[in-house]
Amino acid sequence: MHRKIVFPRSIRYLLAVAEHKSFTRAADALAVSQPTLSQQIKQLEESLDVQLLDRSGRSVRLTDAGEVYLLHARRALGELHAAQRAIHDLQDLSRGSLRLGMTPITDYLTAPLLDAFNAHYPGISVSTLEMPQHDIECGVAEDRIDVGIAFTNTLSSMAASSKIEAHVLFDEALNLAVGQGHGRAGDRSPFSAATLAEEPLVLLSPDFVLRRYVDMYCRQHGITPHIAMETNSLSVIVEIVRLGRLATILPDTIATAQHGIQSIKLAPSLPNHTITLICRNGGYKSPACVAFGELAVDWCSLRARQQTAAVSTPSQRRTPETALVQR
Amino acid sequence: MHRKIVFPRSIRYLLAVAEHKSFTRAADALAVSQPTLSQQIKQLEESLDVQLLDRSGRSVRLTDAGEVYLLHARRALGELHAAQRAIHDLQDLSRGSLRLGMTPITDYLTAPLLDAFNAHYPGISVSTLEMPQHDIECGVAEDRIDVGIAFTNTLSSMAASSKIEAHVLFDEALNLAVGQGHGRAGDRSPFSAATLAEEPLVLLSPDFVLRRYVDMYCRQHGITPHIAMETNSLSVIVEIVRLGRLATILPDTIATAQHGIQSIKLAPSLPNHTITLICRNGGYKSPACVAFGELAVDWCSLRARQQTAAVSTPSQRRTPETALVQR
DNA sequence: TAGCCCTATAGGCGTTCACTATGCATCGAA
DNA sequence: TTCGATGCATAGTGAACGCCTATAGGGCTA
Repeated sequence: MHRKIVFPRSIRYLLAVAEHKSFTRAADALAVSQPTLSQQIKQLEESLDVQLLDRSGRSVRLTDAGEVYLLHARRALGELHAAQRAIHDLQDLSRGSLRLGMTPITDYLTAPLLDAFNAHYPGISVSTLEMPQHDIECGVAEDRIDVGIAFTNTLSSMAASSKIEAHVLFDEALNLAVGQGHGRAGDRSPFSAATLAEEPLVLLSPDFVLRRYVDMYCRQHGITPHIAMETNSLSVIVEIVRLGRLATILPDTIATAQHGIQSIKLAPSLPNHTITLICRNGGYKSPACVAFGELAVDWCSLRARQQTAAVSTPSQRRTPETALVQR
Repeated sequence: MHRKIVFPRSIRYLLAVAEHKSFTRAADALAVSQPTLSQQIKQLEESLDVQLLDRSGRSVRLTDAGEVYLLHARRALGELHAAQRAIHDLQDLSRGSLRLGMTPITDYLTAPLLDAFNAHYPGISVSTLEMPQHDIECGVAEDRIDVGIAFTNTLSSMAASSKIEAHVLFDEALNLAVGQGHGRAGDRSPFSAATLAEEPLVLLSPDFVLRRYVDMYCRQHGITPHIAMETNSLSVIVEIVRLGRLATILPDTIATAQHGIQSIKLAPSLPNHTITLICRNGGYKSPACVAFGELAVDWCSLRARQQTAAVSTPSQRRTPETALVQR
């Protein structure tokens, strides 16, 4: 492999001759023969149709044209050096960018992951875009986004075409979430489907996947939920629930992460849903993208270990999960 | 001769591929085969140890590294283009510089020449340095100055060594100069050497060549000049003479160019002295230097014509003989 | 003027570049 | 799924270029 930067030989030689003010010494420094320099520089002069060096005197010196040419040549060389450094930075993950697509709910779940990523690679600018799952898949396939985080592992038809690949990060229980002032607060026993039907709920709009999960659950168990309120904003739901009058169904992690909200298991439980990482299959992955994938895996395994540890003492909170990953 | 700019093939190829988003089309545009591009770009990628192009999809696209590399590469290429333009400007004499050395008296004589040069080539910055003749010769030989204008054609020993060459621009009569209020003002008849001895004079200091001419003249004719004042400033002499009490000996051109001063011939006359252009022999001459030499010749021949036309008495002038320096 | 230092030129050799032919993967259509 | 079309990668050969040694020529110094 060349350690040398890609740059015209003739100009490099000219630089050396100008520096040493001598063909012979420059040839020594460059570890080439002196005639080689004469030849190369002559060619450069011919291609520019101008005399760059004045060889008449005792020592070689630059002509006016040589002076001005070298000024620019040095800058050009500097640019290519800068290019190499920039690339190196990119490889080092000390710079770069990551375009991340996620469904509207997953951002609550992966905010700690994003935070950890930024803490590790502060030079990489992350831009997150909320979009439906289908857009995520298309965006990844067409390289409009580098990586996506979606709410389900049931990929659309496009996924089959092996253009994208999906990795399950973790899966998540869907529980009833109530505020501390709610009548069910403090219930230890699981919530039955029948009881759920009587409970006034605040739910996401029907176009959200999570809502569709809930609807499917109710249909399967022959109940009609009492929907007191619908919204397309997760934060509205969280605040309403926190006030204590209405309940909702939320991923366990979101519910327990919020102050003043507690999570109550359902029986029978809703099917777990998965948080999935989506990226291109086979194509080029930027270093930042690779790093994000690796960090995500590490973060999830750490998260799993913490969760197992916490379950043994079932009453309380989970520790904040900032998985640290070494490069 | 190459019309193409000197720049690495591999980078040029990369630019083309990035532009056309296709190896095949880029190869067409570059008039090379497609495998050549594959090969060259692969080598570039290997030398940078990074993937620059993502060939996985339908169309070739740049990776992050390729994007950032191309940004710098374009700038580098732009610099080399700028270099070529700058050199072209230099050849065009729309830019450049000229270092001119002259003895303290010749500046009076060549000021119109300098003015004409600047009028023709306003982009060339001229720096004039006053220095003794010896320094001019050394300066030209050692390339500290591009061209010198001296007061005499008797070159020092250094001139013999063929490192410098001298061209006579014109020669100049040395006459008595008096103010209009001077007792001799209006004299038509030549001034004899004997009369000169009685005349109170203001002269240059003995270290000036002009002064040495005068001293030699006096010695040759056995007279002792009445030196009322000595100075090393030509402008002081001019002003003193203008006041009318003292006379001096000046090149005819200087005397007649000054308002309130008239020139009176001497009989026998002082030997004419020559205004000489000095430049390097054999070595590189900058375009600006060559242009100055050519303009000097033109200017002198024009000057000669004007002078011949002005002076009806044909005894006076001789033609300017200046061999022109070939490139 | 003789000798030394430095650059230019000549001719042979090896690497690199570019070409043709072919292989392999992807994409679109039957 | 299969087939043809498209597009990049690979192999192998010929030409061009870069680099070498040897030598010539020119300027500077003793």
